[in-house]
Amino acid sequence: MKLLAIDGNSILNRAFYGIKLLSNKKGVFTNAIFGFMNIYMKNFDDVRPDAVAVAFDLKAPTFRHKAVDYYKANRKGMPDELAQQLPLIKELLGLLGITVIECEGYEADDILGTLSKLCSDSGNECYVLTGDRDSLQLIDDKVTVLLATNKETVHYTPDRFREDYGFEPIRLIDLKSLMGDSSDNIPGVAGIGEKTAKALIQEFGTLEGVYAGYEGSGLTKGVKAKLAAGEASAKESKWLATIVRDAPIDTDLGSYLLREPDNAGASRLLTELEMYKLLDKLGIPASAGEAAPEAKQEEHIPIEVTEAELTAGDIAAFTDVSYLFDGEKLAVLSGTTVYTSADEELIGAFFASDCEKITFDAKPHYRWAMARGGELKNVRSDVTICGYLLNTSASDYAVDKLCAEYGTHYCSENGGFADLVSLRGLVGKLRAEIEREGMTDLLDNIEMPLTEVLASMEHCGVMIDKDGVREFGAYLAEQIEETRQMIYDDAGHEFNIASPKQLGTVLFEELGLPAKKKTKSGYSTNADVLEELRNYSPIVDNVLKYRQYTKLSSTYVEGLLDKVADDGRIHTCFRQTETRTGRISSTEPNMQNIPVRTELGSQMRKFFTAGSGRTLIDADYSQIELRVMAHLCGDENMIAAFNSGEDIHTSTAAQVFDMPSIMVTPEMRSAAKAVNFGIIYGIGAFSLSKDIGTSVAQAKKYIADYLAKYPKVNAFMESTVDEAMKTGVVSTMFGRKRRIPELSSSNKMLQAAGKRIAMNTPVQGTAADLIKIAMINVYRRLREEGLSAELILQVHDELIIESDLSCADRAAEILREEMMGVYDMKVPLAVDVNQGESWYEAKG
DNA sequence: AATCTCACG
DNA sequence: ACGTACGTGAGATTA
Repeated sequence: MKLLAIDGNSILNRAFYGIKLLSNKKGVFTNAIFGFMNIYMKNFDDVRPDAVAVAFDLKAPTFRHKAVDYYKANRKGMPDELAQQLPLIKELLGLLGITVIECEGYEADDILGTLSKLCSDSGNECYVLTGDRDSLQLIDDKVTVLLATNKETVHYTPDRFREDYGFEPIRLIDLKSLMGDSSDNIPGVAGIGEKTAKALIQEFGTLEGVYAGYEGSGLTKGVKAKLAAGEASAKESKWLATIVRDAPIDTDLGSYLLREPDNAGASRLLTELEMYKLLDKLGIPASAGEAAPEAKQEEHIPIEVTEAELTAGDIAAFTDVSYLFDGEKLAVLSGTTVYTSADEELIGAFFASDCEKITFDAKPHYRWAMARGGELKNVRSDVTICGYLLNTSASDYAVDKLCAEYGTHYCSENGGFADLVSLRGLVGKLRAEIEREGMTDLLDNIEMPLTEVLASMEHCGVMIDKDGVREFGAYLAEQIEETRQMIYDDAGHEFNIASPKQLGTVLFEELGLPAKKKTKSGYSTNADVLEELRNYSPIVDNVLKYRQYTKLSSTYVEGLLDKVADDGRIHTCFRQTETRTGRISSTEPNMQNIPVRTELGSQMRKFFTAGSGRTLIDADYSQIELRVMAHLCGDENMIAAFNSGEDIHTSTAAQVFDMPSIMVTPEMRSAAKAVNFGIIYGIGAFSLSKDIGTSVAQAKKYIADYLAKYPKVNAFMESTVDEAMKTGVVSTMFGRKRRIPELSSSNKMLQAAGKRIAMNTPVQGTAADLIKIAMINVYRRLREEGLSAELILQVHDELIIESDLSCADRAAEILREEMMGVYDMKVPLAVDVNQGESWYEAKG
């Protein structure tokens, strides 16, 4: 028989610190459980054991032996985020039929020591899974230790151990008694580290051997003296380093055999923890509604689906249906019948019909209809969008997950139509939840109508001058070659400049430049660092240039050319359920990060053009986030500053430095601008000082002065954070919500980050709400007035229309009106509008 | 797959 | 003592 014995604490710890903090929507942390189960399943598959035991520490209420107190003294108590997860993992293991062993007064590794000895003595195989090297002393012919590291799990057999250490596994105890272990509070011999200790054990075999023979040996004087001084400590350490192998636990190995799992229970727990992938991996059917206490029996009534071929007559009769469409086949659920069709004409007719539709991800369907000159009408609810509004942080919004999460039955018994049949129950739950959270208006009047606008923008796309881009690419290629050669000359040899590792070696070791920052794996070579090193060597400047050229070449020239469609246009994908704040994002390609900040980069925009006889109209909000802040906090000074029409950064500088605007220098304005940004991001003196190149103390003063001049900004941020700490949630003006689990972290850094998120999200999110509303209104008006002008791009605070020249002025007027007038705010929403043949020109 | 770097608002 | 601003997406290297 094979036994897999696991050090629960060790593996859980490793998982906790190895994986970023995750939590379910109730704020229960789950990262350690997630990581534990991943490590467990991987090793279970490797070992295929008959029996499994997971051991956990159980602190003695009284004492185990004298050593306990100072043995444990140095270990910090585990953070609350991890402690929370302990009972849950134990419960989960129990439900999965895995034995959990705890033994009063004993540590997990003592239990493993005992179990492995039981196996060894009875001729059974034992695999000890742990992250703790101490346990390597348990290795013998029957006992393999699976040492889990951050990357992989190493299988330690006696051979493997001898290879690494050069002596028998059991001698690890002797090794540790010499070198000590600060994490376990084993003192060892002062001054003897890993290397010396290893050599000693390799030479003398055991601790006793060392002390019997060291005096007459050829060791250095220093080592001899250290050994002499540390003899008592070493002997005491040996006792501490030895893992107990006779803990009072059940000695019948048969009782650790895997039991029949409680699938329903495991399913309930995993659903509660929102660990759907694990559920899937374990092969447990995602239990539906049982998870949510309010789930009622009625939702479990299975729908007996019958199937029929879709006809034109059916479409006319539909009133309220859910449907799925994969681009070829359509499946519509009406009553208890699923109508299917692959007939484009019928599908088009269905899309254009007035019946109210429930969808899962409607945007591609709008695209499909638009590509055929048709339309998709009356999409009432989209479950992807609903899921997003209820939790902007999810990684995806799959139907089965949503069902599990919102407690409706996932109709898996309906074969190929499981998702479809599930939509009906699901959408009711989602809408009820959205209503309860006050987001119905946001859903029906912003997000749902927006989907069609985004589809239309994608459908239109933006014209790109391919030849122009290629020419620019050729120029860049020349520059890259030239710069590359200069870098090689400066370095004295060739290397991969794109490799931060190699570049770091060249700059900081070979050329001896002063290394400033470090990353996890080496020297930091980012632009900030290089900027400071410019004066040391011309290579720095060339690296910066090289980076700029290669970035433009690979991401923009090559990247964009790859994405040009047959119509000579780029059709980006605007993603509506991606960001945690409510912004839209853009992919394949990303059209929201086309260069503009540098002269060379901005040339790219000359290649985005209007079609012939057409023009681009570009409009962007000026400082919309600061204006949103002014509105939200209602600070009279800030509102007055915006109403004056003066440049806001100058005006801020005048306030903070307490002087008339006319006296404000460019440096002062620039500092004020940085503070304004800081305010929106959730201010920090350190970063501000770095940004504007002053002392932290000076930055602190700027912030203090700012908040003194704008007291309501301060009050607003404080109350926002207070409220967020209480509820764990922040919201925008239009009711969009974001949960912030970081706020309940006991890690101060994480909690501070949570607070900054709490301050920023209402501002960024409200700005996102506003431009979304403007987009819907612009889209409608362009259509109502029958203009040959279409919205084609959105870049967070900027909208771009491509218009026939004949109606461009009218389109520009509409754009300005709808953006400025989108909502009645306490400050005007200033909009800057320009026209041109290319994006470069239209940006003004 | 994770990390680093860098493009945008 | 430690690491430091909010929100994104993409390409190249490395493990």
